[in-house]
Amino acid sequence: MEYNFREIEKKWQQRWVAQQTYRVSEDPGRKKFYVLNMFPYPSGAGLHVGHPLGYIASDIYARYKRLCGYNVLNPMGYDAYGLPAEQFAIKTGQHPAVTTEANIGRYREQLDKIGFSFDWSREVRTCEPGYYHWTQWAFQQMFKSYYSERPFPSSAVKAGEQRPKARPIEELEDYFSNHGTEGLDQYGVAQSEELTFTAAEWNAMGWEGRQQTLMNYRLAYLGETMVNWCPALGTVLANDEVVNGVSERGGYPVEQKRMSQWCLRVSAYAQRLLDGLETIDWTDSLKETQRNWIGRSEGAEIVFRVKDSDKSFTIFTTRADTMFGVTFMVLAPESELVQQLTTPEQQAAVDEYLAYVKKRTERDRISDRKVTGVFTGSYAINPFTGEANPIWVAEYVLAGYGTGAIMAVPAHDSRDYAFARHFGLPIVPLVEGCDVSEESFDAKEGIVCNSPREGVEPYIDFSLNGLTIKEAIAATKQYVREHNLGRVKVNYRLRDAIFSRQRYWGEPFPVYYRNGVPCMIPESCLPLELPEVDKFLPTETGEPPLGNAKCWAWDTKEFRVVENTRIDNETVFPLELNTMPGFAGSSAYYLRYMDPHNDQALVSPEADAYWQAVDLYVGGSEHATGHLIYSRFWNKFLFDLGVSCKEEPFQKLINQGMIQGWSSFVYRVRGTNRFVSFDLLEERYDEVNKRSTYFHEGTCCDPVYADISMVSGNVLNVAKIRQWTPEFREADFVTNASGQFLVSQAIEKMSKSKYNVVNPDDICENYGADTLRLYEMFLGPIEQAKPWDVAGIDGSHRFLRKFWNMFWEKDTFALTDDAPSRDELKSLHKLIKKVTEDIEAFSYNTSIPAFMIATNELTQLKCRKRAVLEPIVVLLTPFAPHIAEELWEAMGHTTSVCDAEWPAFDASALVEDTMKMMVAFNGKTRFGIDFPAGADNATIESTVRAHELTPKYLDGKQITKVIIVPGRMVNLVVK
RNA sequence: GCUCGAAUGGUGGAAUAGGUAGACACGAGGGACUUAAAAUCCCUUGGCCUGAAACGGCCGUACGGGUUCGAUUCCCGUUUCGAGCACCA
Repeated sequence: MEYNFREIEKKWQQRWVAQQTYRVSEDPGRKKFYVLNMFPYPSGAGLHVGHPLGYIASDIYARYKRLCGYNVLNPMGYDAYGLPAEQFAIKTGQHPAVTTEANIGRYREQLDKIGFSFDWSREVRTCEPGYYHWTQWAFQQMFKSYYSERPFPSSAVKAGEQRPKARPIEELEDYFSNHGTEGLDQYGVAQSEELTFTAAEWNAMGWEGRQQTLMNYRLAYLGETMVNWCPALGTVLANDEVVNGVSERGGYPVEQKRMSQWCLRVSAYAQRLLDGLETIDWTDSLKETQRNWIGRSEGAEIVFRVKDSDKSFTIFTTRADTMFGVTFMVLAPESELVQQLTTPEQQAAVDEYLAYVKKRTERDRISDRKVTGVFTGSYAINPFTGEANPIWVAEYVLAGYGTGAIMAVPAHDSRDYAFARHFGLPIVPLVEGCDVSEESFDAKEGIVCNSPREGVEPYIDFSLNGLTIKEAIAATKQYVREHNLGRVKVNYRLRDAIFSRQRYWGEPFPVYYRNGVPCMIPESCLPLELPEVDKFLPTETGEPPLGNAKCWAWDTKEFRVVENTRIDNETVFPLELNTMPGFAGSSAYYLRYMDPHNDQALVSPEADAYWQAVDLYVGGSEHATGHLIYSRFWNKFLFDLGVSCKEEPFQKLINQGMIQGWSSFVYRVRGTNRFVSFDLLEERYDEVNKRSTYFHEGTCCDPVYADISMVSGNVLNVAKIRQWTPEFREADFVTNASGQFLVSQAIEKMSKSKYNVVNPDDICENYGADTLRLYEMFLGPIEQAKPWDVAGIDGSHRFLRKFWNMFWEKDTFALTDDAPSRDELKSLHKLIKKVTEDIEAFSYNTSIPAFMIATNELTQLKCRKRAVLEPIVVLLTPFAPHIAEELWEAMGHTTSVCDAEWPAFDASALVEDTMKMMVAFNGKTRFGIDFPAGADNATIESTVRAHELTPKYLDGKQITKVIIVPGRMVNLVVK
């Protein structure tokens, strides 16, 4: 009987749908397991072979867990809001909803062909009102919350609420009306900046003033901040969306701009985000990436008085030990202190410098690290030396980190060193024996000296000389604390997330403005639906695209969106025109899958209590500093609210490596429409750009992508490429001596724009989904990036055919009920052990060889025994579900193999009658001796000693020691 | 620059509480069946040496050391590649 995968796969895919094989529901009587893939953005290019890699890996695990008796949740959905659909809409006028819908349809069709065990009844789409209702809701809850280390004594506090967490903003309002900001610092309230006001001042502020003040504390707040503004995209971007000074999508320049934007106070959760990493099972590299991104650094804030002035300012340093080496101070150009401290004589120079800095983009700063700066004319008094240090302004100091001001210690900081050298400022070394004539000594090791300097009258009674750096840091911090010169402070690199985007295709904010003050639309009126617009571009007045919507104002009397025509009517207020960023919709989708159709809550307490958190999360590591941070933050917030019962949403995370594509290039002689075979080109190495360039008869040739389907091996199909685009139709192709046109190839990320996309549909068509599944897993470890190469796919397909043939005698399905032999049982249980261990460890690439070996062994034994083959079909089910179902049915089962039971491993099947142990002499010569199975050490030792060992091995020497490695090796130490 | 990870045949990759390195697959070579091709099956395949034969010898897991009876595995140093962060004070 032929293995007809096309028929088999079609049949079972239809049957799974008809019988709802993969539908799950909460069942408190059964133990649960939650498997999740990062849901895809449905792009126009469709699915490529890289997408299913993670889906297959998690599907194998989900099916395995189900066979082990777990109630497995394995959902799928779409991250449907996104920039590409919007840009396509701008170009073509096609509504993003229409293209997104079409793309989703295509994705679904492709996914269905691969045979996943998704419960599609739980599908979510981030762009549907029923879904973004809860994205908006969560945002409102953040708006209504502040964060503190501990609650105010007056707050009604439940048990377990003493910990750092988000709390209702009313508690803070209550505190302000009684105490103002006095004593606020002892509660560790997260804030944008430190404000000071009395209760009387608070009460006198009026509603607008109080609302403005509260923005300083809310977890979702409207803030004037420096943002990454991308003029080409017409929107702001979050830090993780900017790579090397250009936008992640499109690669457009990004500049710094001060704008009023919605922000999420992610920084409040920095410590918990860091601590949480210890409790979850992620790879070290991913945890490390997140630690870097959070960037915790312990240091001190120290106050410097300004000379001849009553002003003072605070700096942050991690090197408190270097107080005696400070020779100048530096302010960030954006710092408010700059204007205050600039003297009239220096005003012109400072203004000129600030104008220069403003002109420079983020990219300029990164690409040329010129040393620039200007003196303000003021001096600051060092509290440890009494010296007056000049205060400079320089762009190498960042406004957003620490206090935006530093003390410069050129001897022990390379940036300060470069600055001091450039402007001729003094350099004072503080470590015994260090040489700072050529470069700074940045290492935190050595013995402190010059603190204070010899022969200089000490300003205070304090010395660090003779201490190690570590001791000196601690001693200085203690002195600072005791003498009220500042405070010990922990800083984080992690910034608040900018949450506004000037786009159309995203979640609208459930916010309206009353006298310029943002107010929340009542929860009962959510979701606030995305309005229709006739243009997806910003309005003529520069407002975001939602400004084009005709009906877009909020009627507080009727609680509905009304036509935005009569703002002067006091019951009608304008709505927020920004939309939320991409990460908004993906931040809590795993919770929504638990209870996707609930219109009363994000997730019901019952569903959440049952599914808890994602047990296994599979996705790419490119989300390490984006989605995986935001999602953890979002979940911690919902945990504080009591909505999510687990603090960490993803218990175990596997990063699937990217599958890369082979890109092909043809070379065009510059300025012509003439293409030359790659082997006829002359290679020259370009030292400046560090890459090869190619020349033909002295003219430079430029690489042009050729679609992978037009190339076999490295030979181009010229006839085919002529039909591809007009530019090739008329082109002149210069072939080599054997008449072939060769291309050059490179391994790159698989992408539509690189024309190297391999589509899984073709593989399914030619080899079947089961072969695709096996082959993708066989390619190598899941975590590793690897180029797609179909060369080995025949091997996987051949295995499935051999497997199929084990069950057939010509055209009859021939299974016997005979008792299995010892050898057959051994093959079976070896396989059970290996496959079970491999799946648990996610090393599927090694269990496929195990299947091949077992199949070969059993084929050689001509085994057609039900007792052996039936369990093997179950073992294969996670990997190749279609063929497993077909064989399972042929065996006479009426239920799906998905409801079978994972075979139990019987160790006794692997026990040998004898065990062979190697004998080593001083680790050199070896031979094997057979012992009875289970022999004890004494028996082994006496058997070895009794063995004929002379003269070949002992040669008159004595055995001084016998080392027995159980089951493996007997070591004889001989002298 | 800092942090983390990796390096094994022609290729993808197996093998770690330290115990016969190269499983399995691809590719390559040879053979069987066939008029032929496809398909299928069998043999060989890290390098070198000895030999009629191999259940013979030597060298081999990036490089140099170390620990050990024994190291792909553990430790130290070097090189190369990859990833993350990068004026974060």
